[in-house]
Amino acid sequence: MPIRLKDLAAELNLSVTTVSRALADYDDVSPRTRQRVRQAAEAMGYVPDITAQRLQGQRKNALGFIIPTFGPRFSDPFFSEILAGIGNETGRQGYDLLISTVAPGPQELEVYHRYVFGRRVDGLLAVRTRRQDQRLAFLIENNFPVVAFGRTELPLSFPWIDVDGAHGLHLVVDHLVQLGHRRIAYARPPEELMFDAERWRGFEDALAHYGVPIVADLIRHGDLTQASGFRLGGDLLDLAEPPTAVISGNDLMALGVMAAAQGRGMEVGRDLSVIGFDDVTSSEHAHPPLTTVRQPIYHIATTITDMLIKILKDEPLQERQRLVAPELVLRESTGPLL
Amino acid sequence: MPIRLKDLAAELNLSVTTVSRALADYDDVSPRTRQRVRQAAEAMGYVPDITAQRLQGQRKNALGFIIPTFGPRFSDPFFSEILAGIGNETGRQGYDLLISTVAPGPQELEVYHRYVFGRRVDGLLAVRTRRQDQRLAFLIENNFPVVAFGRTELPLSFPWIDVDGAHGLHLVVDHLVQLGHRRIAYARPPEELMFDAERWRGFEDALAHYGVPIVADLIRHGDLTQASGFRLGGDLLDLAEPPTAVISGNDLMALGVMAAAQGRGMEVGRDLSVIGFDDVTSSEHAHPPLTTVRQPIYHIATTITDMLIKILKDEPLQERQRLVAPELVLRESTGPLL
DNA sequence: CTTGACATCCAAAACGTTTTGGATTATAAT
DNA sequence: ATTATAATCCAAAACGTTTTGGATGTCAAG
Repeated sequence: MPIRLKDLAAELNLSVTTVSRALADYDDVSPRTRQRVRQAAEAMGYVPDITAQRLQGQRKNALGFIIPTFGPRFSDPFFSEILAGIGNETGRQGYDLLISTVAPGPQELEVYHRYVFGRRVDGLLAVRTRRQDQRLAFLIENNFPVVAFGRTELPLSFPWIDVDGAHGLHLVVDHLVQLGHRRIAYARPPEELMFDAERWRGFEDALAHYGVPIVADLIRHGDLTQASGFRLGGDLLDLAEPPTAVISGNDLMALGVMAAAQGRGMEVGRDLSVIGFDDVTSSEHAHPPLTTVRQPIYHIATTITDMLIKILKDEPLQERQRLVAPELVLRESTGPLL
Repeated sequence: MPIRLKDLAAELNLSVTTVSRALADYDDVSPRTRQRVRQAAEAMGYVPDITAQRLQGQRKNALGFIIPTFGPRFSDPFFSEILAGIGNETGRQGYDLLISTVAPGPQELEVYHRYVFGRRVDGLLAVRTRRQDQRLAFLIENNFPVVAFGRTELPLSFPWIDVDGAHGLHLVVDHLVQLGHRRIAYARPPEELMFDAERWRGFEDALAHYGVPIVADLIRHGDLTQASGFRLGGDLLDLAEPPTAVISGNDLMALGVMAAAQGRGMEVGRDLSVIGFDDVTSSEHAHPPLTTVRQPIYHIATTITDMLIKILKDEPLQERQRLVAPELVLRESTGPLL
């Protein structure tokens, strides 16, 4: 049986009130008593019952993160990094982290509903925002604290951090065009995702700037898995007029595209240029090492977590919304057009 | 302001007790009343306050999973699959899932302490068990419900599922020896992990069975990251007498080994055989597709979750401990010795 | 010796549920 | 008309904290 406040109180011949206040460092308890209470609490191994604390106060001291998983097995290093960032930061600041995994769709909103109305957490983190993001609409409509990695097309005001995808695609196209490529394929992210919109804008702009035509056949949507990249890459390479360079929605798809090319006997970086997005940890030690656009995923994850906690504590934010510029990481999967 | 039971009661001219019991389907409330209560609850959007429910009952209806992350950024598809399994199963059964990320070590035990004595969850899931697993020792000593993926060397009795690593390495060695390999390197998992012990036993047995010597120089410990595989692979291949086959502690390391070999101009599957362990989703679409030992990670994750929930509900378990046989998946990263 | 001013302590209420142990009313059996 | 029985309802306690609003005692100033 765990130790309760009243056990401590009985042991020390004090009231529950005084014990509680002693532990909370109120100044209406004498130093001597405070000391005695502290020692007894330590000795008897007292740990407050968090549930009771939560019922009493308004705070749950807990954050929620609902992972949009596509399919039962998901294996996306993007989420691993996000989770590590959120997990470490919540832990560091003494918050609990509540997780759910659910596929996008109507069921997903039910989970948000449960979190919000079941008063399980003080705030939520959202990632992989969508053009029409019903999750954000729901949360904001209900005045529920949220910070997002990503924006949305809906006319909603909320705190976020996002990576400038348009800029990212400018960097990519600059690089490829400089290498001489003009038949550039783009294995796009799913079109419902907001970052697809931004990146597409950058892609169109950049190609227009160089006067390179967009070939409809070279533009496909994938689902951000390696399998999808592999399939799309194969399709593109089997075209009568295949591309000389492939841009991918993320590193995982890029890795799939590389495997497809290599499976056809091509040397990536020479016969085909492949470029990713994210710079997940495995990209550096792939073969060839992947040229990609780095977004500081881990850092963004810790930052949105910290922002959310600041909001919950009514502390001021330095910036409510921030667009960070990604960085092109040149490695060996891209090379000059032969 | 959310709706409370007492708001419903006031609206319906009933007592809080009756409303509560109506919603919980007790048979001492008339069908007519039950109906009225249900409708009102629906109409007014009543959602019970989970914190109050938790304080009242003993149950938290929540499970905990403390992810042992090595380094701030972790990116291990193994954990992604585990998490997907645990997340989906807890969600399916109406449980909450509480996550922490913490590096193995003394801090880690503090987190376990917080979970157990802070009464945040009803039970915990443990993975990547260690030979001397202090986490399990702590939990069992405190009679806290736990189900593990993996065993331990400590003399503790607890429910687990494990993959028969010794058998797995027998499969691997059989395969390689049949292909003619005798200089077999082994990029081992960290030695504190229990599954390293089991697999090593299988490795030694199998080599002895075929009369193949163990070359000390070809045996190294890695940390299960792709970077580690890359480094170890490079070291092994730069040896005066390099191996002709490399067994890896997991797929990620195997991918790193492949990249190291390819970076040295070798063709994996011909000049060097590489074999992994896990069969994570990306292994199939690597180049070459990775020969590996499949463990049903996702399925194991859902099963240990279900076992834990059964234990919490005092339902009988079919098996308290189960050893599952892994399966060799032949792909193209292994080939006959030239 | 009284009066404030402090310092120190505590009883009771509150948070929102569920459970306990009846109370009340209607119905059926004598 | 009683009395048992069943059906339906509810007041109060309980879960373990924190907060509110004093109560008590001590000491210095008047």
